[in-house]
Amino acid sequence: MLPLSFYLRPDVVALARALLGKVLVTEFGDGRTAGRIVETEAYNGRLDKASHAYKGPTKRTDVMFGEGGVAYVYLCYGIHHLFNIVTNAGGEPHAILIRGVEPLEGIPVMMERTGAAAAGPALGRGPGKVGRAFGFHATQCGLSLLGPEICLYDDGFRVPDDELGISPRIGVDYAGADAALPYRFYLKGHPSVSGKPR
DNA sequence: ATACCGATTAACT
DNA sequence: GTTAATCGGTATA
Repeated sequence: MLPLSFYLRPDVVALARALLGKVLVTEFGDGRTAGRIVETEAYNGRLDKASHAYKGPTKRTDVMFGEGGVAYVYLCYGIHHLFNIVTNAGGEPHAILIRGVEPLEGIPVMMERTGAAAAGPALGRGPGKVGRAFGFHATQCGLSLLGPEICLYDDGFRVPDDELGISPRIGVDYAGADAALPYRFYLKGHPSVSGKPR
């Protein structure tokens, strides 16, 4: 399991890159699910207009201002529960959005949660679907990433340099100049990456 | 107390 | 390509 120290590094953008290829496991009592992270986005706290933490702490974003190594889950468009990893020690409210996960374990559970008719990489393609497939809910905001409900592993998988994709983030056009920052990381050509293939 | 809106998705035309 | 679904957070009064 990735140690707490992994989440306390100061460079949230490098950390978003480092999370690619790691294995995410959730166990919320209705089945264990696991998958490989193939798409992430970094949100750089107070310096980043696209971050929910840009204007300072609120009841919703408080968890980002505490110590890293916990989950930030919030409801988007009234429908989707998006899962983020909070990083850095208290102070800078950094977070990394998990946008794409390749299903590895508990695929029948994911199908039941999402209502999908078929198994496949689409189960974890897009942040809203990751939230559903892995059973995330806004009430889980603040849970530790060191277990038992949520944990992350390094199983030895490495992303080859020529399969690393970098781009601006998706859906943050309102953020002005910050919308153009190259803070999105993904595995080139992987079927569980959202958006059009590049 | 009330109005507006989003780190999305799926189902349309 | 366009749009409905759906609701808590945030801003404004």
